[in-house]
Amino acid sequence: MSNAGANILHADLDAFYASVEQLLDPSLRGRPIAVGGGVVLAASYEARVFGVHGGMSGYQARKLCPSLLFVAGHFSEYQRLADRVIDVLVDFTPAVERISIDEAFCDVSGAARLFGSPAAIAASIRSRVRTEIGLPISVGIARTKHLAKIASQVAKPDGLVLVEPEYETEFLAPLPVGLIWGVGPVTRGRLADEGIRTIGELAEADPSALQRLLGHAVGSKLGALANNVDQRRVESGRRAKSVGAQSAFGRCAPDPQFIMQVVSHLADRVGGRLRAKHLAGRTITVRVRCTGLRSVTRSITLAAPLSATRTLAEVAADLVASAVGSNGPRIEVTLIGIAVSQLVNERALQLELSLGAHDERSRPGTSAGSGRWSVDHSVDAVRRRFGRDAVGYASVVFSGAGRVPDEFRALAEHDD
DNA sequence: TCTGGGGTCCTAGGACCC
DNA sequence: TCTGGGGTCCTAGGACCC
Repeated sequence: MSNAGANILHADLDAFYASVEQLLDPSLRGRPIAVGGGVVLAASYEARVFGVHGGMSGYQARKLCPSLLFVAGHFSEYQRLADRVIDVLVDFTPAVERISIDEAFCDVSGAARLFGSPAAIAASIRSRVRTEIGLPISVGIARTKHLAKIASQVAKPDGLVLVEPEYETEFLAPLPVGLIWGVGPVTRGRLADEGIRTIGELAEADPSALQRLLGHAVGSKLGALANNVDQRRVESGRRAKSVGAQSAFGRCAPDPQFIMQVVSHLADRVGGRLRAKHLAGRTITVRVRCTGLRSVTRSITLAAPLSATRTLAEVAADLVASAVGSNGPRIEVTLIGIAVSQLVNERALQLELSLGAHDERSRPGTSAGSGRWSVDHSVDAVRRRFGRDAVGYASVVFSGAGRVPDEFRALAEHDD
C-alpha cells in the first residue's frame, strides 16, 4: 500500500452559495446574508454567528438575526465557479473525485515530485482558489478519505488541517460522533442513549454491541472508522445511478387531473435530464407523501429501459394511483416525486439494438414506437436553442407545480 | 418539526432458479 | 413432498448527505 502517508485531500468550499453572492456583490461582504427566501438555502458565516443555518425557515432566521439580508441565488454562477475550482484541483492530480457541487477528494500520492508535499499542495490550492477565483476553501489532509473529510470540517472556515498518521487516534478521540460521515440525528441519538458522544468513546465500544444497536453495515462501518480502517480509494468519473425530481405543494385532495399534471411536469424534467445525459432506465419509482403519514413508495422494473417523457409519465401515474389507493381515499397529498434508476447508456443501447434483430418498437426510450422518441428529441433540441419554456407538452407547460424556480432546484447546502 | 429538492446506500422479505 | 443451501432480482422503506 502506497498510502502509508497522509496523501488524501478533502477540499470543501466555505458557505459556498453565500460566499459566491458576497463575491458577486461587494456590498454584501462582511454582512450576515442568507440565500433563499422562504427557506434558507445557505447562510454566510456572519449569519451563522446568530444561529442561522441552511434548512431553516426564513421566518425563524429573521427572528434570530433581524439584520439578516436575503438574496436571490445565481445558480449558473455557482456551477461555473465551482467548476473552476475543480479545474484548479485537476491541475495538481487527475485523481479528483467530486462528491457534490462544492467539495471533492484528491489523491496526491503521485504529485509530490512535481508539486511538493500534500501540505504544500493544499496551501497552493487554497491560495489559488482565493486569488484566482475569489472564494474561501478549507482543506483537510489525511491518510484516508474519511479522516480527510473530518479534517476539513475541523478546518472550517477558511483553514487547513493536516492529520499526521501517528496522531490520528488523538485527533479523533475528542471529536463528536456526528462528524463521522453517515452519522445523522437518528444514529447520534441511539449512540447518545448508550453514553457514546465522542469518536473516542465509539472506538472503545464493543463492536458486536454496535452492530446490534445500529445494524450490520452501519455498526461495522462505524467500528472500523472509529478504529481508522478506511480502504476507499479516490474514484474519478463516477456515474449517476438515478435521476429524479419531486415537487411539494401545500395539501390537496388526490384529484386525478391535478396529479396527472404534476406527474407530467416531473416526467418532463426527468426525461429531459436523462436524454441530455444519453441515459435511459428500467426502474421507475414514485414517492407520495400524505398529510400525517410517512411517504409511500411504489416502483416497477420494466423489461426495457426508457427515457421518453410520455411513457415515463404514464408509468409514474399508474404507480402514484396505486400508492394513493393503498392509503384510503380520504388522504391529502403533499408531495410527489419520481425517479428512474437501473440506468444504461442510451448510445450503447442503440448500438446493441442495431446489432440485434429488434423491430422498430424497441427503439430506446420508447415502448410504443419511435414517435415519442422523435418528439422528445425535437423538444430537447428546441429547448437547447431557445430555452426551457420555448416548447413543451400541453399538459406540462403550466409549470406551476412548485413555488421553487427550476434553476433553484438541486441547490441544497445544509450545515457544515 | 417537516421549511425543499436531488441524490446514495442499506435492510429485509419474497420470488425464483439451481 | 419435504429438507437444505446458495445466488440473484425485485420491491418497500429508512437513514443520511449536500
